[in-house]
Amino acid sequence: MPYAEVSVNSPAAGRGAYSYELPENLAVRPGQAVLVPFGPRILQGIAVEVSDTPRFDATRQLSGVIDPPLYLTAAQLAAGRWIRRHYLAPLFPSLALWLPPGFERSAESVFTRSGLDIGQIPLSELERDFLATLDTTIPADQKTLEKRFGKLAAQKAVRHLLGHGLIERRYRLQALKVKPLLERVVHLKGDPENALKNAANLLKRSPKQSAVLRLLATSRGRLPLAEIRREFGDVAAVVSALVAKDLVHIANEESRRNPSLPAAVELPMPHTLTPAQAAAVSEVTASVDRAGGETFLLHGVTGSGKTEVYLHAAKHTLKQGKQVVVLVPEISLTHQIIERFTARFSGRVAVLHSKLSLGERFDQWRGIAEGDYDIVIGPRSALFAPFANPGLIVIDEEHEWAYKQQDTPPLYHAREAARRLSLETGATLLLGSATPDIESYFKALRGDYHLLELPDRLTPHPSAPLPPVTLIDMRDELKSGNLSIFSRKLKAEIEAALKNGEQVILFFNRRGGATFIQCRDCGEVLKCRNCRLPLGFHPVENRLVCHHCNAQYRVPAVCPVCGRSRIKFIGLGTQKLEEETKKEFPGVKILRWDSDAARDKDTGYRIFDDFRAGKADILIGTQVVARGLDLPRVGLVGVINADTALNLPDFRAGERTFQLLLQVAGRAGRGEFPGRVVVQSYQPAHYAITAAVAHDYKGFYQKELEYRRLLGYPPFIELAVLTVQHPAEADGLQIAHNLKKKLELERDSTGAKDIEFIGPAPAFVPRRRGKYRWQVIVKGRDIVDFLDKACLSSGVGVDVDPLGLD
DNA sequence: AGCACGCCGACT
DNA sequence: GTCGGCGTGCTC
Repeated sequence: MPYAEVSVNSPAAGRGAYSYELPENLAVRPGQAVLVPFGPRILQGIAVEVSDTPRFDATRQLSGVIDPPLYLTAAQLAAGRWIRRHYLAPLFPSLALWLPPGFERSAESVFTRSGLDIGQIPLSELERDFLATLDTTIPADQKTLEKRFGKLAAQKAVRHLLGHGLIERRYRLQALKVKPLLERVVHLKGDPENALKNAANLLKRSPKQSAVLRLLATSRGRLPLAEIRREFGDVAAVVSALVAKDLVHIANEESRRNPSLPAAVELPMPHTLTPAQAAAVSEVTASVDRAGGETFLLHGVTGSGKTEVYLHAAKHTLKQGKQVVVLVPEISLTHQIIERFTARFSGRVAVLHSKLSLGERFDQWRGIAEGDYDIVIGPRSALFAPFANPGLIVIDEEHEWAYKQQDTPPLYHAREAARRLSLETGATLLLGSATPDIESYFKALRGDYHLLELPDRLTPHPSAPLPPVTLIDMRDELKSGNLSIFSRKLKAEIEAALKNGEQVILFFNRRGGATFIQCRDCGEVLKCRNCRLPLGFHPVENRLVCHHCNAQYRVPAVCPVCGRSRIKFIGLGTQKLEEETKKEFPGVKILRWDSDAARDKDTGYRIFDDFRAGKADILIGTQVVARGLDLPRVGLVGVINADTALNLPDFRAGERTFQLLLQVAGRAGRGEFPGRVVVQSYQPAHYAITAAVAHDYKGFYQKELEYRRLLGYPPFIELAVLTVQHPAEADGLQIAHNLKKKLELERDSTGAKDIEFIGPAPAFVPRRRGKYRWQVIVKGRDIVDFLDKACLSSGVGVDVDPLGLD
């Protein structure tokens, strides 16, 4: 008798699958969406395997298959199982990445009144009321009852009444969240010539009916009612008259909700490729033809025309009858790249991201599954578009942190998930960046990836070099009495640029906020003596804490390096910067774009479009302005605070700073004006800053790799962060200690001696939703294997390959 | 996530 | 003595 191993949609199902017996005559394929009993409920599941022997002896019977039928492909199943294992995540959410939007439905409780008489059972007034609202046959759902009686009161009443057998509980799946959109479509009866004849006859007495008939005749006999209404206003009576005359009929048909895509723009440059671009394209297209799941790292300086390589590679892939996935780091950047893709591949581009309504996402997904589109563009979740035969996966700005899923398991990195998917499907993976992730470049040099280089910048003046960068030592400014946010050089440059009619970007590095402490005289940032990572400030206890090892320090009155007392908590916001800028440059139009504004996609577009249209002279922004924006009128870029990100308690701080500086510098001089960049810093000697100023990626890479090697960080070692949460601070710490001890014992008994545990220390966000959070860092080789076998208790959060150690 | 089972303080 | 609080354990 056949059995299915099923991944069940329940938080309780955990990391494994459950065995179910297949009912007779029911065929189930691996990857198929099914329904299974789980405890008292019937839940959704995915059959991951079908075999003749169950993994568990006491099996229940599978309830049925989900209708309409839905299948994950073998490649999706395999990649999903890889995600489960590598990120130590529950199985169902790892597979559910590929399910259509709105598919997942949990079970809800419904209640009916039993036949039992109240008799002598003591009931409160509320409970009698509650009982009176229940029917003996029509079930009432818990949500509605909770809304009516209050959540706690309803739950209490349910317990009590159930206990006395006065009510019965059953479970059912939640209502469908999204359905295909139906629209009313008017169809002509008979052929168009006949309709035109009828229209002529009706012209005198019923001109409106005549017009509608004529419109239908010229629209291949079929038009949605909404479109007729758009043309003629309210035509309900007219159409029903035509129905009465049996000239037309109305049918409900499935339609699609179409998200409004940005209009296609003309490409600013001719489609001819530079030799470097052409070489990259030919290597990638050859790999698409081989379909061997190869990975390319396209290292191209900002403005070197990486997108053009993507477009040519995509064109080739489509010609082979395969599909293309293009990932961008965040939604605000989909806009610009969609413009360019729709210009080349009109009507074939789908977009998938969370800012679309559920209905729109559902219809885009269906359109992709049914083959209406063959390119999808979106943030990391777009990787899971239901393409039957993907040939190319592009990840633009592959170094961006947004590709790592935070908060909800599986905590996957889209780059690594894409790598897996490409190996399973044979699709070529193309990673593009001006500042590749250290680990990606390391893999490329090692030969895991093919390295492609675009060393030259494309601008209207082809020989234009990368913008020259001036580095300002802000300690000198302080010494000479300039306490302003702007150095004298930056102020002068801004004035000159404005006078010249150029636009200016002022980049402000927000990350870090007021969480570190710096001496205003020598620039020293206070660090942990053990870990050399910057200390965080805990205002409640007025102490400095290392988030890495939990060492605590008093706040010093004088700088430990220079002995002077101008120690400051660094904190400056974009609003403050905007005020200061207004003060320094009165009458100049300023726009501010920070992550608050970027959260709302429309505001982001508007600020960007307004600035591109020249409605302001200065754009002040955080990380978002550093991203791949094309702003041809920008000559000058000023970096207000280059080093704040260096002071985060994070081993990737240097990489992050370097990437940001190069990216933001790349915004200068993309069009009519030669670019210049002014970088202000308190730590101008740091290699991340000196390398960025020299546009020297390889120099930075070598220094950073050396640092990682010395301190034992990726790519030389694997990392994971375990998080324990508890309402009581001390209890949480105790649990984390016990966890560490248990893992150390396990390590010693299994001989996995290359693994060490650091902490517990408070998490970077030490308290969330009323719970204290403690972290244990796991460092070493084959840690996934080790942690997989260690079977951590379900309350422990695991983040494999964390972005940073905060 | 729920829900069951199971052991200790405010009430009849 | 009981009702009911929420601390562990289970779901093929």
